[in-house]
Order: sequence, then structure tokens, then C-alpha cells
Amino acid sequence: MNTSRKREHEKDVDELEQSKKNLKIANNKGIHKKKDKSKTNNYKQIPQKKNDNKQPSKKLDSFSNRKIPQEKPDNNDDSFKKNSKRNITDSNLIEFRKELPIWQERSNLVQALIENDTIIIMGEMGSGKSTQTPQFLVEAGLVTLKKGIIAISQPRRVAAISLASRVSQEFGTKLGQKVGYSVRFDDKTSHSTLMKYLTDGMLLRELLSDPLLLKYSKVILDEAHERTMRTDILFAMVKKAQETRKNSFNQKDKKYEPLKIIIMSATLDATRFAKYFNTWYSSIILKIPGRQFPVTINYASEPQSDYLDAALTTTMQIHMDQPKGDILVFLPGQEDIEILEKLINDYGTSLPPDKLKVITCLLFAALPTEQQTKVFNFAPPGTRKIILATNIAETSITIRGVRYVVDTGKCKIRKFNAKIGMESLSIENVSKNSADQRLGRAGREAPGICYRLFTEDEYNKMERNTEPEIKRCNLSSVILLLKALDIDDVLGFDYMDPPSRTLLKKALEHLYILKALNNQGKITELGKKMAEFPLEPSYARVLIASQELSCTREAIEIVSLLSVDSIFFSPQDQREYASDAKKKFMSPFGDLITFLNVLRSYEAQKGNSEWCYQNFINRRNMKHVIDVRKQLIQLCTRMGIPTNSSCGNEYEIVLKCMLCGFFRNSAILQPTNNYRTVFSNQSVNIHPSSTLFNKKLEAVMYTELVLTTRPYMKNVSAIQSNWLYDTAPNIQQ
DNA sequence: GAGCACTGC
Repeated sequence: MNTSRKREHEKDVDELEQSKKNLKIANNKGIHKKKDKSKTNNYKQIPQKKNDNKQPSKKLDSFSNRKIPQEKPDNNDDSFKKNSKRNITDSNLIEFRKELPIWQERSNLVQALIENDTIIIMGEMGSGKSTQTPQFLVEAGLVTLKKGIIAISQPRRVAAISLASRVSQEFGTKLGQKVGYSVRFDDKTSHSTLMKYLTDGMLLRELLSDPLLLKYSKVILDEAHERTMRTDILFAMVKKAQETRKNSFNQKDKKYEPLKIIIMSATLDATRFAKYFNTWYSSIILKIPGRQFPVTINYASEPQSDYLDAALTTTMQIHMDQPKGDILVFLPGQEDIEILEKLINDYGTSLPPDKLKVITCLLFAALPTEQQTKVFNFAPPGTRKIILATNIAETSITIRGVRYVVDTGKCKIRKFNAKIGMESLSIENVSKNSADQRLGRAGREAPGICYRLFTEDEYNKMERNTEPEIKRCNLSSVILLLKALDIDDVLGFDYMDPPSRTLLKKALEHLYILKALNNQGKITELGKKMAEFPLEPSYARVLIASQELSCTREAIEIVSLLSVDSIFFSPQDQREYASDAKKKFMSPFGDLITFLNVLRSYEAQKGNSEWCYQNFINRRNMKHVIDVRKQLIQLCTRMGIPTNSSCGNEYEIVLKCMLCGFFRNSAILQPTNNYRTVFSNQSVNIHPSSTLFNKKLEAVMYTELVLTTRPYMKNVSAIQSNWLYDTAPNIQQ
């Protein structure tokens, strides 16, 4: 670092300190303040509702609770439109805005962004940061069609849609005009859109055609603390665009409007973000209080060996001892949820007659929409609702009426083992931030109680944050995207948290054998085409191969079907009926062709919901399949791949085509009657959900290898071993 | 004999 640069840097640091003071952001406590202090009882420094000078009217309160985006049960955009009918007057909206904690920071925020390239806003839930910040900037004249509009990225599409809708109401314009959104399959923006809410995946895609994001003068990356693979890449790309635009701006020849970045988060390691974005520019941190009631924490007095048993005991204890209010129980997965449901209902029948009855609600992603929405029904008089949920209730769905949270402190984490190319799903302890987020769910409407089924000591030993996805997932598609964005040195790329070399090398190797990269690691023409598809590289490879094999129709359909994680749904109490229903679609070729049969029948039935119900088919997921197919047909057409070529019933052809993307995923039956993978010689099993479970076939191809109780192949097809030599001739072993 | 949560021009 040369002297002048160093001085500049010091100046920046001073400025950072100064602006913190000016903006009273550090709250006299400093941003390093550990939240762990809130050991016992009252959680954090949550401003208590009682102390609020003016108590927000009940009407506004219930309004806000009804409207918040996370309350939506699923991706059903139609139901949103129905609920978003205006039912309050415009003056109410202004009053509502003024009541939000962020309103006080309005001018500070605008000023901070005028003076700085990057700012960081920490705001708890209910602070209004996601809805107000863009409006403040537009109202201050910082965002115009001429200067460049503002993008607000969200990790979830429901959030993008409902935030846009809410803000367009507040702004007094029709959705899609000044305020719009852009998510997969749905774009409500126009040439006059100033505030554009989009999913982070969508913003990443936009980078492919506009790497400097010249459309925008401001970019907000919301929910940054979630650290998804996509936001992590966005951090780097947005930062890079900012630098490039700033440098070009200084050079006189090109005059790009500078790009201002706002990082937003609920709980976030602000200093880490500041450091990352502070290399050349100053960053400042604003802290906005949220609206949250105090939550009392009860820790387990000793470590629990059986979290399910502990959950049952605690839940029933709350039910017996505590006044009215629903109970939300966090569990790691569907299986535990279904077991606990049964236990609670058994217990419920033996309750004394003077007690409230219990009703259980299940909540996990694979649950069909109709059953998910049941959790939003209020408990009928004389009953108490007990919600058994996965992580989905931590971020995506907010349920009203919850006063008690039972936290097992466990969740399932997906990890990718690069060495053996296998994904695993294991039950692990949650992070402190995750546990705190769960706790907050008890204090949305009134003071609440959280029962942690782990000791305080165990809490203190938890990680602060969940490990960022980029450090533990398969990176193939991210690396292909970076290569397509002309970033050749993916090992030395400016990651906020660099993934391990093993993960990176595995991804590079995978892309090389798919011929997306050449032996110098440069992206090939094929690779560029593959990057255009919103698919994992293997699937993109299959679609491109389908042109030569004349089975594009089937390839697109299979790839679309594989884009959802379950075609079928089998409720715990109807397992046998569900598996009988499945048999109707079964193909000797295996799961992929079985799925294809389902799609054919689904279309013959025109997606009839009664038919879906009777055949245990997940209708929501089938609708998604149809959307994906439509998009893939458009993309293929644009790339000159004819989409009507079909192999008819000659399914061998489309399976050979699949093998072009998945030849690594093949296994051969051994004389000992178990399967071994061809490329890594590991012993593997067919997953019990497969139609080929317990079948002995010469060779099989799978799309996924997961390690749960054993190493399982999922989405399995019957193939012939000699196909492997035909399909993958250039593989050096 | 088993399926954390999200997402994509």
C-alpha cells in the first residue's frame, strides 16, 4: 500500500468512525456488541411496545401483520393478488410509513448514500427497511430513469412480489409502473419502473447480458445475512461493477453513473461486510431498531439426548401450564414432524376435559399448498394450535398467534463432499443467529416465551452464523456462470468467504468433462450455451445433446420434471395408497420415464386437481414443471434447437441423451448384488423412493447421490453398460 | 425402506 493510498484509507476509516457517531448508529454500544448478553429472560434490547410513545393503532398493527410478505404460504401469486386489494385509505398509508422505525432515519439514510458508495443497513424485522429505503431514495431524487433505477434483490420470489405490491400501493401507482418486480416466469416492470424488486437469481442472470448493471444507479442486496450462494456471488459482482464504473467515471472518456450499493440484513456481521466492501471505498453502517416484543428464554437445565422426546414433553407442559397462545415447534425434518404429530395427538386424547383441546398443524416445504395454508387458520375456540415446522417457519412463513416457541436447536444441513461427489443431509445444531431468529417468532404480537431444548452452555458453543452455502455446496453452476462472465481465475476470485480448493477443483473438473471448459480452463462455445440455461450444467448439457439425438421434446420434459423435488406426495397415514397410485405410472425404464408418464397423464387430465389428489400427485409441483418446460422451450427455440423433435416411445434414446450429462452418475451391479459407481467405485444403493428400489439391473444411471442413512442413488434409470462407452468416449480415466 | 430451506434472461 503506498503512502497516499494508505492515507486515503485512514481517512476512510476516520470518516467511517465519524459517520457512525453522527448517525448515532453505534447506539453507544458499538457494533461489536455481543448479543449473547441477553442470556436470561428479556431477549436483546428489543424496544418494548409499551414504551413506544404513541402506541400504533390496533388497526395498523393487524394490517401490517396481515400484509407482510413472509406470511404467504407458497408461491401462488394469484392468492396474493386477491389479498392485495386496497382496503385502507392513502392517508393511512402515509401514517403507516411514518410509524415505521426507519422513518426517523430517513434523511440520515439519504445523506449517507450521497456521501458513500456503499452503506450497510442493519434492521430487525418490522423496521421497514425493505419497503421504505427505495422510496426514500426516489423521493430524494437519487433514483431517476435518467440516472438509473434501483434494484432490490430478495432471496425469495414471494418476498419480491409482495414487497413490490406493497410499495406500489404506498407509492400510489399501479403495480408494474413506477414499482415493479421481476421473478422467474413473471415480470411486472415497464419502461417507467424506478423501483424494481427481483430475486437474487434474476439479478445474477441480468449480469450475463449487462455485467456493469448499467440499468441501475443503486442496488440493494436484501437479506444479506442468509449468505446464499447467489447473494455471495452478487456481493462480488456488484462490487466489481462498482469499481469498474467508478474507474471509468474518473477517466473522462466514459462517464458511467456511479453504482451505489446498499447491503441490508436483519442480523449480520456488519463489520465483516464493511471490511469486504471497504477495500477502496468507505462504507457506513446504519442500525434500525425493529418492532419486537420481549421474549423470555428458558434453557434446558441439562443436555437432552432425545430432542423429539424433549419436544413432546415441553410442548405438553406448555399446554398444561401456560395461558392461551399457539405453540410453534422447530424440528429438523418431515419425519420428526410426522412422528411428533402422532405423539401429540395420542396425548391429546387423554387430556382432562377442562383443558383446551390441541390441534396440530404441519409445516414443511414438501407439503401440498392446501395443507400448508391450514396453519393460517385461527385455532377454534376451546383449542390450542400446535405448529410443527421445519426451517420454513424461520424465514419464509410467519404465523400469527404464536406465543410459545419450542426450539430443538437442530436443522438439516446439505453438504457436498467433493472428494466422493456425494451430497449429504445431516442433522446438525443450528447457529446462534438461527436460534435467535426462531426465538423472535414468539414475540411478533405480544411478549412470548421460547423454550430451548438445549442448555445455555450449548448455546454459547454454537457457531455465530450458519456456514455460507458457497463453502459447502456443489459449485458447478456458479463456476460456469463466473466463466461466462469472463472471470477466468475462479480460484483467486474475490469471494467474501472463499470456498475450498477441493470444491473449486471438483467443479472445474466436472465442467471440463462436460466440455463446458477446455483443457486450459477457458469456457467453450458449448459452455457459453450451457450457461444460458437456468439449469445445473449437467441438465443444460442434456438439452444441447438432445438436438443431435432428436429427442428434445422428451429431454425438455424430463429436465423440467427433475426441477422439482417431488412429483408424488405420500402423507404418512396413506403410504400404501400412495404407493399403489404410483404403480400406475411405473415404467421398467425407471424413475425418469415414470415421471414422463405422470406428465402425460397430468396433461391428459388437464391438471385436474381431484385427479391429482386421488393419484397422490403434487399439483403445485406439476404446475412448476409446466412453467419450466415453457421457459426451456423458449430458450431452446432462441438458440436454434428445434423443440418438437421426439423419440416417441423409444425411451432408450432419451436415456442415452440423459447420459450425455450424467455419464459420471452410473453404477454397475456387482456379483455380490449391490451397485458400485463406475467412476469412483463406491458402493451405492437405490433410494427407497425409486420405482427401481430392490430391482437388480445390469447398470443404472442416477441424477443425484445422497448420503443419509446410507449412500443412495435418486432418480434412477435402467441403462446398458455399453451405452457408457458410446456416450462418454473422451473420458480419460 | 426414506424426502432441510430457497432459487434461475
